[in-house]
Amino acid sequence: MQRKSFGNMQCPIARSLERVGEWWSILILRDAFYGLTRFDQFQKSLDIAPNILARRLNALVESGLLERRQYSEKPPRDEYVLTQRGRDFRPVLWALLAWGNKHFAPEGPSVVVVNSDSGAVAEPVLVDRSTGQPLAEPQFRVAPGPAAGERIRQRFTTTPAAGENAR
Amino acid sequence: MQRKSFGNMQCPIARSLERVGEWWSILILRDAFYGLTRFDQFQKSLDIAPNILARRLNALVESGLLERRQYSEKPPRDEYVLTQRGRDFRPVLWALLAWGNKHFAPEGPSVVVVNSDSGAVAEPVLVDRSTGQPLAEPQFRVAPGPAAGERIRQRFTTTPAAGENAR
DNA sequence: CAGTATCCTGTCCGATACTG
DNA sequence: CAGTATCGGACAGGATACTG
Repeated sequence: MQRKSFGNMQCPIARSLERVGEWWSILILRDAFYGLTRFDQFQKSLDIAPNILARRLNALVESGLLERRQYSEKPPRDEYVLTQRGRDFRPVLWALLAWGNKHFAPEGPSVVVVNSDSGAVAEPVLVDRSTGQPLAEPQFRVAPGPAAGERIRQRFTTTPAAGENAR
Repeated sequence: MQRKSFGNMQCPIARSLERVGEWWSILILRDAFYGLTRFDQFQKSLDIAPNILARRLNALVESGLLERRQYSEKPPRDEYVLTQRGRDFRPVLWALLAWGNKHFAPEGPSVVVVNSDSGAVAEPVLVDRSTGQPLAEPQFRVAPGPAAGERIRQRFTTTPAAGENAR
C-alpha cells in the first residue's frame, strides 16, 4: 500500500482504495455528505487531531473528491465541498451502511436511508441499471473489461473457480 | 481507529470499517469472491508477506467474514471460504469497482460486472428494493433509525444542512 | 476560526528465516 | 503447503503548542 503499487493496480477496486483506503477518509466523506464543510465542523464531529484532519483533507482534495472553496475573504476562509467524483462515492458509503446495519447492529439500525418525502426506510440493493436485476451471483459475475491487461486476463482463465463463487 | 472507538461507534459505516478498514482486508475479500480459498493462492495473487496475510485472514475469520474449513486431514489443511456475512459484502466491493471504473480508468475499465448468461456488461446502481428507485439525492437521505442514540440524533437536528447535501 | 509545526507512539506492513 | 517467529521501517494517527 502506501506508494508501493499494491498488488495489481489495474484493478479498479485497488485503485479506488488508493484514494479512500484510510479510515478517516471515508468518515470525512460520510460527514461531507451529511453537509459538513468546515474544518472545525469535521474536527468536532470526528474528534480527530487537527493535523491529521488537515492531512486527510488535503489528500481528498488532491484525489479530486473534495474541493477547497473560499467562502470569506476578509479573513481568508476555506470550506471543503464534494466534487462530482466525491458525490459519486455515495453508493459505496450507503452499501457500507446497509452492510453494517445488517450485520453489526443487533439493537437495530441507528442510521438508515429514507425517502425524503415519505420518510419510508429504503433498503439499498445493487442492481443493473438497464435491466433492474439485482446484482447477485450466480446471475452476475466479474469479468475482464476492454482495457484488461495480461495480468488481469490471466486471473480469469487460469484460476480454480473462474466465474464461480466459493461455496 | 484500531481499538480507540473511532468517532461515533454507533454509526453503521464506522462499524463496518472496524472490520474491513485495512487495505488488504478488502483485497482479500475481492479475491475470495473471485474464488480463491487457499493461503498460497492469496499470497501469490496479492503478493503479500505471509505473516501479514495470516494476520488479516485471522482478523477476517474473527470478524465472521471468512470461515476456516479443513479440506484435508492427512496433512491438516485449511481453506478460507466466505460466510454469509462475507458474501453480503459484495455490493460494497462492486460499488467500489463501479466508482473506480468511472473515475480512475481513463483507458476504460479493466474489470467489469457482467451477466453470466448474456455476457452483457452491467452497470451497478444502488436502488431501494421495494420501489426500485435509484438511491440518489435529494430523493433519498440518511436519517436516524430506531436504535439511534442521543449523539446520532443530535447530528440530524443541530447541524447546518440536516438532510441536505453540500452543494 | 482554520489551520501549521513538532514530537511521539502504535501498528500496519515488508523481508526473511524456519517448521509440521 | 500453510503457516509461525523475528526484526525493522514507514507512516497513520494522537497530543499539544502555536499563528494569522
